[in-house]
Amino acid sequence: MAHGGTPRPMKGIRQLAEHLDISIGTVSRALNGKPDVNEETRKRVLAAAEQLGYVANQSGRSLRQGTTNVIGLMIQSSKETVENSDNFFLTVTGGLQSVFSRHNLDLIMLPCPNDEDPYEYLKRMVARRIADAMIISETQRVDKRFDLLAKAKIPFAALGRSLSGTQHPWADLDFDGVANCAIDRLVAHGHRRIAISTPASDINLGFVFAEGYRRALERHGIAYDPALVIRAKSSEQGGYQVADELLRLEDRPTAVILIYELMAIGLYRRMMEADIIPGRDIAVVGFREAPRAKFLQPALTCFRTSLHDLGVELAEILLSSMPAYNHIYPKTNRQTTWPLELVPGESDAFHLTAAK
Amino acid sequence: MAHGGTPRPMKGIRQLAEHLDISIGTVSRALNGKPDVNEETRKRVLAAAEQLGYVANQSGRSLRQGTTNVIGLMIQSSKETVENSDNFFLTVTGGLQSVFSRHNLDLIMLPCPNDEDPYEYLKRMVARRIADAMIISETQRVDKRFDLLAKAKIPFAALGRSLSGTQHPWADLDFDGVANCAIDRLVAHGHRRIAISTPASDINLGFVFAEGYRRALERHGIAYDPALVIRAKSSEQGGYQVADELLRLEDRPTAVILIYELMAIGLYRRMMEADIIPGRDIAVVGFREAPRAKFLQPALTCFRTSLHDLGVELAEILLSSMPAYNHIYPKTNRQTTWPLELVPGESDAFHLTAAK
DNA sequence: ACGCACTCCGTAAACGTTTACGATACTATG
DNA sequence: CATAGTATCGTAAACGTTTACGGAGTGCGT
Repeated sequence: MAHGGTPRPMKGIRQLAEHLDISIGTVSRALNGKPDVNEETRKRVLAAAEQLGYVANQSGRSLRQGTTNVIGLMIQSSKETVENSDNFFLTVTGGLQSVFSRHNLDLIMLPCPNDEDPYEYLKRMVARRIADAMIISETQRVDKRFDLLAKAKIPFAALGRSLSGTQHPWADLDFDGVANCAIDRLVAHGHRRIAISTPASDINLGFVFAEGYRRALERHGIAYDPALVIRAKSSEQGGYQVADELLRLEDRPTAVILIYELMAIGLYRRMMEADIIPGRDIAVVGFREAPRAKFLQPALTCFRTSLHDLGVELAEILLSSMPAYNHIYPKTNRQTTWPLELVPGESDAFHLTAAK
Repeated sequence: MAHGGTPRPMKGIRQLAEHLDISIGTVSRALNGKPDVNEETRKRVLAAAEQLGYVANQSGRSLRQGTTNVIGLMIQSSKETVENSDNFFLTVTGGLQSVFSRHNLDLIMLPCPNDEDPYEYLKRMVARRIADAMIISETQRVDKRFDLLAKAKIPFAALGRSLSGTQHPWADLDFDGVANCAIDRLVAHGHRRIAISTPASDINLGFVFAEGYRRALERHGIAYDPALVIRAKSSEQGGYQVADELLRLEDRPTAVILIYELMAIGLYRRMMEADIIPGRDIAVVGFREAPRAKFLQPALTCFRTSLHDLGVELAEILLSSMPAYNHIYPKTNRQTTWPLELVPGESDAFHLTAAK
């Protein structure tokens, strides 16, 4: 006899079962949508669970069925990332969740501490079986994490492409496309000496961008000059530094492509200091459109994309590589480059007439 | 006899035990630093665990001892947050982790999906017992989450103070101090009509800031004018809107204090459009120093603080309210306002001579 | 009346760990 | 030598679920 007590916090499935005068097995089956349970009792169970606020204990569940219903997103909160990502991760996360939530999967973010090796951190998380699948980001040129996850047989996908030989799912921004588009545009405006920036750290996207740049130049029959590839931190300060190095060159480039939107701020400042005006004396093309670079005068030419949709794509790619969800997202191609769209500004809107 | 096989992934403590010819109880005790185990065998166990890469399964462990060794940080990735937080959370997270890691606690971030009610989301996470303790942020004026966590007897702390009657641990920026300092400074420069911005959403910090503003005015014997408290979104666009509204006022203020650094960008732009120059025609004081507002000309007067250290403080406050760690961090005061330091710029560096 | 298929539900065994308890061997003490 | 105490370890019972298995009841055809 239920005494209609106030809805106190549930202790476990056992209590819920005896509240209903049903065996715990039936309760479990009812909650999990198993077929062999009367539709009538299922309703009763669901109602009681709702009323008493019962939710299955995650530890018990995952211990039994070996699955956590959790997807982990590992992020490195290195100083550089924190200062420059411009909420990159939070935006992508929104897209990821919109897919995962459809399957009752919860996304958790796993921030690797600054003072811990990302590999060791991931190893710990994997061994603890804290998540069913992983998304990793900021992949390095040689990244042991791929092997780690593969050996542990944990499905994973990377935010950012792989350059090592290992074949695995990823989604990444189309650096190639950006480099091509930017260079096409600059060349059409008469530029021949075009510099680019590339990150100081050993991160994949730097190589990809530089490679796209090299090939685009080749396509236009322009010689590749290593002096024009400038390594700098991906920050406002880095942009300042890039400008500084450009000004030091004896044979100055007439255009520069930045790999981080933020850099434009510092670059503008340094250029202004030297009385060189972007869009008049030098052409500047930024990478990703960002709210914080919108104020720049003259307006920065850059590229726009939906990071939310990139997240959606990445989530689907990941699920398609998980046996339990493969039939829902039967992707054949699990490696995607995500397009960006040119947003023309004024920072490169001038034609080169004579040399120099 | 161990055959010196390759270190394959461990199946469980059982395998590790029979590898060592020891009972699983002893292995567990050895790994967990229990006293009643021979120092010699402990070394053997630790060595074998290291070599075979054994890490205790989290589900089994938490099921048994009812603890997860995980601290959850709930964040709402609402559009507004994403665009404006300027990596606020990632920075605070660094501070949090530096404390937690000392106690083998892992921090995970729980991003509440946009389309889910934060209360329901937290309820789910709590019921699943995914973490031992919680940190919540963006607390509302009336926030049911406090009661939820209290009833569930889950230790928690808030990033951002509480305004409801409930007594609970929090750490927050010193909005009062900022309002006081800003107004003192402005009044010293001769200003009497001073406007402030406050968030459009029902978030606590808005009320705190407005209240500090009101009291500071009172202290200087300046009448409070509700028309000078302008609600706007905490973004660049919001700043533009604030400027717009200020310009519309018949009796224009001579100074304005912004609650988000980003707003300064939009405000500057709108002011410039109206040929009103910050630092000459109107005094502008920003709130938190931010890399992305550094470029502003004239330089924005604002306030600096270490979000990392705020995270450290918050972590210690949380731990002090957890029975297991209380003896390590015996805090008496679990509600802290975190100081900010004035960074004088040019945006308010003029003295008012005559009225208007 | 009998067997069979089907629906629904209870029972109990897992999942991997920690830990209370008791057992054993050894040492010190009387 | 008997006894108590100590150090070390093995045993088994939990923790809260899910799920394979089997049993009870029902309906139906022969």
